[in-house]
Amino acid sequence: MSSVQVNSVRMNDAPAWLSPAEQHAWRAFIRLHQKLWATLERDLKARKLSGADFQILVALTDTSDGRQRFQDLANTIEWEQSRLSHQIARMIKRGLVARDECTEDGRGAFVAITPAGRKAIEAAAPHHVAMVRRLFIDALSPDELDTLARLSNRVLEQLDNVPP
Amino acid sequence: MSSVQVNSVRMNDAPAWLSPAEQHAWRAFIRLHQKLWATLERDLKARKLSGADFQILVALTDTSDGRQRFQDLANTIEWEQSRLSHQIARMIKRGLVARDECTEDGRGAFVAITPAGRKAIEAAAPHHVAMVRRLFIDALSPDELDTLARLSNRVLEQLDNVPP
DNA sequence: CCCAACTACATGGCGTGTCATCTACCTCCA
DNA sequence: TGGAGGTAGATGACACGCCATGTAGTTGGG
Repeated sequence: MSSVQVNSVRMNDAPAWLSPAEQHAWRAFIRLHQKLWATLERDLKARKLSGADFQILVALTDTSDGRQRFQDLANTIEWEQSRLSHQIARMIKRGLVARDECTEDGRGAFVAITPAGRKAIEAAAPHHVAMVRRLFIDALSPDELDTLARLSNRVLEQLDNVPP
Repeated sequence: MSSVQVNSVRMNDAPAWLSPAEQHAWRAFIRLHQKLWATLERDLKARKLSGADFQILVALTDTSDGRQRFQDLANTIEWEQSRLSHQIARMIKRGLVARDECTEDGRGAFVAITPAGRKAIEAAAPHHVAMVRRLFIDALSPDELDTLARLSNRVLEQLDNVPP
């Protein structure tokens, strides 16, 4: 969490913090993501969509009929069910999506993109993609991009193996 | 924001989304950070501190007298002033920090770590550092860590140059 | 057929973050 | 010296995310 040296805390069996090189890498990685993400969020918000909205709308756009069951949608975008439920409730209020009851299963429901939702994502997506290019992709060569992907995936594997 | 292909949206002057390789790198980078951050947050919360608490307490611990002006603290950790104000208000309620009035400037105030705050950070920090090691540092070789830092800093520069 | 266990989604509470706005105080110059 | 304008921080409204819990509807074994 922190990007600052903890001087006053020590352990017995391991270095209390990180070596300068380790700390440098850790800080750079964290700062990069936070600034990048914040910039993209602000940019989207200026077009009246949050990152969360965007993700939902893209996922719905990617289905043939523009709708998906809550569970499936939650799995697609790797969200907790309650997070999705809250988010969809907010988006329904704003008319971006609608809730379709499910006839086969009385408990279930579909989330369906509305025409307004489609209009919103179509208005925001090109600019957003251009931003991702400008801020991230264009800063690195194809080789470097590959390297970054490889390293990221390596750490992701570590995460899957460790997480008690 | 999204990690899903936008099939139905096109631009005239640029690819509508990212090439497979670009998308792969972008997705991996985003997913890594989100999972890593979420894991660390959950781990800290189990010890009754949020990432935000942790960052504040570390920054205060790093000063000689355990206190700092709001502005200075905000600059140190790169937060907006109002975010800091809200956060400190919450931490005061929990007794982790205190507000010291500033005699030289009647508007200003210091945030000061309390004994309880010190106890909390000292209890949490070693475990947290160990987690950062386990989840992130140990997944990569020193060379790879350097590479990651270099690439991160490159993108950060791009961010500083572009942001309008 | 019936009810217990399970599933799908909703909801409330709380901590968090942003933006816009407010208040108190300070500075500096006419 | 007396405002005008700037600065330090607080606050209210709202969106977001997590956890725990609630409520329908469904299913399967007896």
